[in-house]
Amino acid sequence: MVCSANDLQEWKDFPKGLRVLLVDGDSNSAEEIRSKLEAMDYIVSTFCNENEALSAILNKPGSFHVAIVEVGTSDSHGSFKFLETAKDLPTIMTSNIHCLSTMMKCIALGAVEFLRKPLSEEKLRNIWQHVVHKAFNAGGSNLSESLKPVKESVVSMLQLQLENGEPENRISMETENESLVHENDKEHSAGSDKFPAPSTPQLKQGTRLLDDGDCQDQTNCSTEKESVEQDGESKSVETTCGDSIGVGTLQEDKLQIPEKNLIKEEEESADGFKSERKVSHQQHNRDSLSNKGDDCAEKPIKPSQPHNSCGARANRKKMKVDWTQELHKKFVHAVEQLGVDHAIPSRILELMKVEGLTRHNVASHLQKYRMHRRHILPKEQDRRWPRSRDQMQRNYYPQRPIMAYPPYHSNHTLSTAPIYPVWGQPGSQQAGAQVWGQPGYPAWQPTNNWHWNSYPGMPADHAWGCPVVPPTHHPYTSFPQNAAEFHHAGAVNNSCGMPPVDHHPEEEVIDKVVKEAIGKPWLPLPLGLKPPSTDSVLAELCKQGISTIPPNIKSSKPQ
DNA sequence: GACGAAATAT
DNA sequence: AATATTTCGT
Repeated sequence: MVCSANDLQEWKDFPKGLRVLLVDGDSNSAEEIRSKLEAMDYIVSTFCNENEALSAILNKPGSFHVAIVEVGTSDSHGSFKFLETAKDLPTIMTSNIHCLSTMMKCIALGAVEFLRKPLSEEKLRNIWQHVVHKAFNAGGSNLSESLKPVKESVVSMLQLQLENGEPENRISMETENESLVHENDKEHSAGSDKFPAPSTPQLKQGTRLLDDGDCQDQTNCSTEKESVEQDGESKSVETTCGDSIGVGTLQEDKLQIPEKNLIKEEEESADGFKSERKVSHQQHNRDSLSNKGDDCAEKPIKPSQPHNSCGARANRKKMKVDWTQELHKKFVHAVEQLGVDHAIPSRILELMKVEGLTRHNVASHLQKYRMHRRHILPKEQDRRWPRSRDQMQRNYYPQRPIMAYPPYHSNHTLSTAPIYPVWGQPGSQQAGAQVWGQPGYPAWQPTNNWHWNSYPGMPADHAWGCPVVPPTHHPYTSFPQNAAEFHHAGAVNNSCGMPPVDHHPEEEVIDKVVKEAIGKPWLPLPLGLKPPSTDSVLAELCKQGISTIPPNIKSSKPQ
């Protein structure tokens, strides 16, 4: 988790506090540079000549991170000597003179950079880069004491900014760097352990650093689109980005992500619930397109397991979606909005508007959802439908009851109705311990257990996904109490591209519906129908010449 | 390329 | 064992 933050504590605001050794024969110039450096919170030790500086270094090895050495106009000898002696110290040369050969010699001797005086703040600001570079390029064994914390600190920062702080990461990074060192050594063998300086103001180097390593995909990472939608759909994208830390990625990621928060999130991801909550508060920022007054705050899907070492994006592994209650609720909501029949992953995904969630995730969940229904519902039906001859018949001629829960109902119906007896209960379940059903309740869709029934003659398998709304040409006559009739009757607001059916409810149809409802009390009530009072039911039955009511019907009458 | 089911993985 | 992801056929 944030264990790495501890390390960070040591040098939380790197590069502030970086110890700079300054050698300048000109005391005025020295003072000027010093004050600028100090303004940036560097710690400066000034020396008038190289020898003093060198002895300071020798006396207290590791007390400096970087050196700035002036190459005197008259005598550059000392400077060269310094370079040769203090090879372990990233040394920036500076001078009023601009003699190319001198510059070259400095660089050849291992200077990391040559800066012309005057040293502007801008030039000085990023001298820390050399330290970092050094820290990451010095072989693990030679890593001087002073550089270790630098490395640690940087690694930590990178990790944090990449949304994850994981020990593993550190390792991968280190490994990576070792290989880099190798590469570099070959390339720059002429010089020393110091490498050509980057242009100071640029953060180029860091990139290159990792670039050369095994992270060839780094480019990909950084190029990777930031679009909300870029869902892991594109396997390639996710996969390509090595799990090595992509600094390139980092830039992007860190720019948009409140790292603090993200870390928090990671921290608590063990508890999906809490985590999710948090997230929802935070980065709703980019969901602009998404919620148009949706009650639920959007939240990016959080990788449920903090175990990936890289940022969500840069991570090689697909992050595992934790289908928390909230998330599932959204899912169900979406499915219901679409109507189970039209609920295809992509559309569900759209409706859910959950950042980071992929179509695959949804598809998978949908699969589970359907499976669940398939397995649960029969039991439900068993429970609800008293064994009877009717039931047997049903098996042969499965009938959908009259639409009790319209697949295409308006949203408000949904959001206000307590349709999630199970999922909606806060705390009723822990994330991760997802329960798909609960005794007595169809967890998925409380009222759905029947209108999913298959059409006659249709393979059960297909029946599950079978639209509540059968093809428009479907003959009423075969299934008088078909939910579709309601649809066609205009009782349902079709929002899903169903051909608008403008038929008005036909009395006959309604009548049938009512009769069906009354005649089959074990079935849930069609939406829009009030539960009939027992009396009215009895009366109706009487009217129809039914005077005796089987006890089992009485008892199972839906509320 | 999207789906859905089955096979795998965690 | 449950649930998420990946693979594979359509």
